[in-house]
Amino acid sequence: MEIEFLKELNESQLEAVVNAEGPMMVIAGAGSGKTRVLTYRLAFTISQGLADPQELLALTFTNKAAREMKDRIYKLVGPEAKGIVMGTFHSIFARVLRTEAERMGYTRNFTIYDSDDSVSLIKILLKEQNLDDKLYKPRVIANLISSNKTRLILPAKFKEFVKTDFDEKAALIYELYEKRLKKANAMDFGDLLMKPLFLFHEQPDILAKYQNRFRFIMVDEYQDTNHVQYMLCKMLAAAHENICVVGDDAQSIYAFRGANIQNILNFKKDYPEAREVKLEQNYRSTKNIVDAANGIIAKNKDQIKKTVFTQNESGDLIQLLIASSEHEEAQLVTNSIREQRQMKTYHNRDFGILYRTNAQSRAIEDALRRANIPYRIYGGLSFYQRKEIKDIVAYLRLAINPVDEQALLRVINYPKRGVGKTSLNKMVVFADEKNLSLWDVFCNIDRIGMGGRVVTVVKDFASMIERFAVEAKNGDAYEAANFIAKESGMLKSLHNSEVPEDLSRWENVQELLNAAKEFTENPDHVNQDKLEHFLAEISLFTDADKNLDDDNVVNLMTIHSAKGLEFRSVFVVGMEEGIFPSSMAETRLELEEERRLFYVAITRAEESLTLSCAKSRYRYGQIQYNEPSRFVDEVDAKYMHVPSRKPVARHPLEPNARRKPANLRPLAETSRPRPLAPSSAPTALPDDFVASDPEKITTGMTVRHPKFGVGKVISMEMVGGQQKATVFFQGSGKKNLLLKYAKLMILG
DNA sequence: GGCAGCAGCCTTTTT
DNA sequence: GGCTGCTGCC
Repeated sequence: MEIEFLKELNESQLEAVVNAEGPMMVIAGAGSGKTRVLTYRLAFTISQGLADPQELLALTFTNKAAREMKDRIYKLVGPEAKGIVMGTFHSIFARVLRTEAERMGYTRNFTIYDSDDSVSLIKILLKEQNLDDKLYKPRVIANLISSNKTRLILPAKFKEFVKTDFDEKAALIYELYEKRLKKANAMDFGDLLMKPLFLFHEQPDILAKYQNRFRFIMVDEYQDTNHVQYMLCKMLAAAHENICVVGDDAQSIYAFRGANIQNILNFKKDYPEAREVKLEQNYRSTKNIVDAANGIIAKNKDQIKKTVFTQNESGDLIQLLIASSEHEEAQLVTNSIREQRQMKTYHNRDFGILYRTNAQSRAIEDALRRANIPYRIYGGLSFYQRKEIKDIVAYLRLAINPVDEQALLRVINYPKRGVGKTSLNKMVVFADEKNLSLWDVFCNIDRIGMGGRVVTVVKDFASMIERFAVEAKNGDAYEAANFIAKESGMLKSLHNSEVPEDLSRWENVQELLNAAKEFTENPDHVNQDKLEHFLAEISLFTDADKNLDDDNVVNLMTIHSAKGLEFRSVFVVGMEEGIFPSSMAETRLELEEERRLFYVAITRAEESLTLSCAKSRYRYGQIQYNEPSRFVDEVDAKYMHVPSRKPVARHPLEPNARRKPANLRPLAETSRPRPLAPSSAPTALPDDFVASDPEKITTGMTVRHPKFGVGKVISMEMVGGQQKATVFFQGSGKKNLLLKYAKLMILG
């Protein structure tokens, strides 16, 4: 059968698409049409009659990636595409767990605890064990538990490896944590992968069922899989060996959270017969960008050999901007955006500004706001991590699974009901002693000898939750959520509040209700439109799943969240030692990951790439002086344009700099001129300034600082392994300076 | 029980 | 510098 859509593929893409059976690894360079291959391959498999759509399993890392792929397959093969089982590892295996819940001692309405729930449960456990949370940091223990789960280590096994006192206590907490989750009919993120794996291992009939169900398996972003994900793929594929993994070792940037780059490097060891296809033609970027990126990644030792090339034109040189401070850097970026918009008719949405850490966005935001350039930040605090959303979601969770302890603790006294720490503590302890859930205690509150007022309040609360449960059973997701938001008193409490932020909190709750409405009305969710279905979906939803392109705005995000995206013009800001590469990266392996991150950053650019750095920036409230990043030097000079140092003037179109005619502005505004932004003129080092050796500086010395002038060292101390000096400057007062960064000249 | 004020935190984070 | 969460006071 001749298939029309195959004509659109190049030779290696075609090879990857038409060899649908047997194991295959596709190494897909940046911009080489990876998603196209994945979607065409799935479409091909269906249209050739090799498999029914529901026998295809496609695993991705974001819901968004799954959704996009599904849309594209729909366009190729039509409604049949809907049958393909496609989703994130976590959502697919959560579904498996709900189906098999009874065989594991859970019920199918179990709650999914997010990382915050895990941490706060650990805090409770530490308190119950009388362990100091300064010594045993809840977050550290949470990470330890989570990494044990990805490595399939249960508490009993973990105990065998205990060496230190810390390990011993951590093992105890891990064990109690597991019991407590179980009692709350809850699973954490780690469980969603670990539990199915143990289930498959212990109950071969269940494994066989899924092996036969999913005869064809495809895995996207394979370089980012961790051990448990790897094992799940391997087990599921064992019967038919129709497994196709797609990835790019050069873009592996999640090793820090357990991704194992060896999974892709060793694929051929697991499947010696595997076909290997390399997609090496880049369709995204200009030749300069592709070549520069190749030059960078070549400096890494661990990688699969490949030659990414392009037939695109050379394009512009990479620009380098050097600023004196992060404010000037932001100003230069803003100026450049305006220039590019005029010269190249780019729109705001064509720009991506990428940084290593979220904290760097602030200076950029300020500059864009002053220049009236609309922008949007991706990542940071996600919608679902906001207090008010967690509060309303806690109520929804209780309606579905009332023994959910974390949800219970969250809202028992919100809105205020007068159930304080003391009475709550009493109930938690009682529950623990009698091995009951907190909800059981609530339901039997008059039998445990609590004060009269609390008894009434808890009784009312419990019967309210029971009404919510009834509503969740009878109504659809929207009806139930709406009912709960009103009846819980949450909406009223936010609405009547004097606190100004509560207005936007109220709006956020409304937004969640809108989401419930959309969910309910979505034709794909017919017969699946209950609150429990909605909740199951949003528990695994994050901001990364939001769509990008709706508005014409400049996009700001970390490099990590930019993976998979592309922009006509990309800025990579903060190209400084200590920022990028991060000062945390010390070993060769860590440095190589930073370099892969840089590779990801520059390969997001289609036509224009600008790198920028600042000589100084504020960090943790202190001024820091950074050298330009080694990665800048690693860009071959022939691809880059380095500026001759010219004074930076405020852009002539800058609103603050240009006086609009008074009659175009409302009177109130003319009468109250906005203060000019602080000058961003560079503070050049004085000619006679020579920084002294930091080791020679001692208390009592008179020193000179390029910016703050002459001052006296009042004290010295070690902070985090770094020499810190407190200096009193005549002009600027007391400053704390890290000697490693602050350039000081000894005067006497 | 509630709030103010302060100490300690601070890389990235698809789930 | 900015946020979170805890302590201690009323």
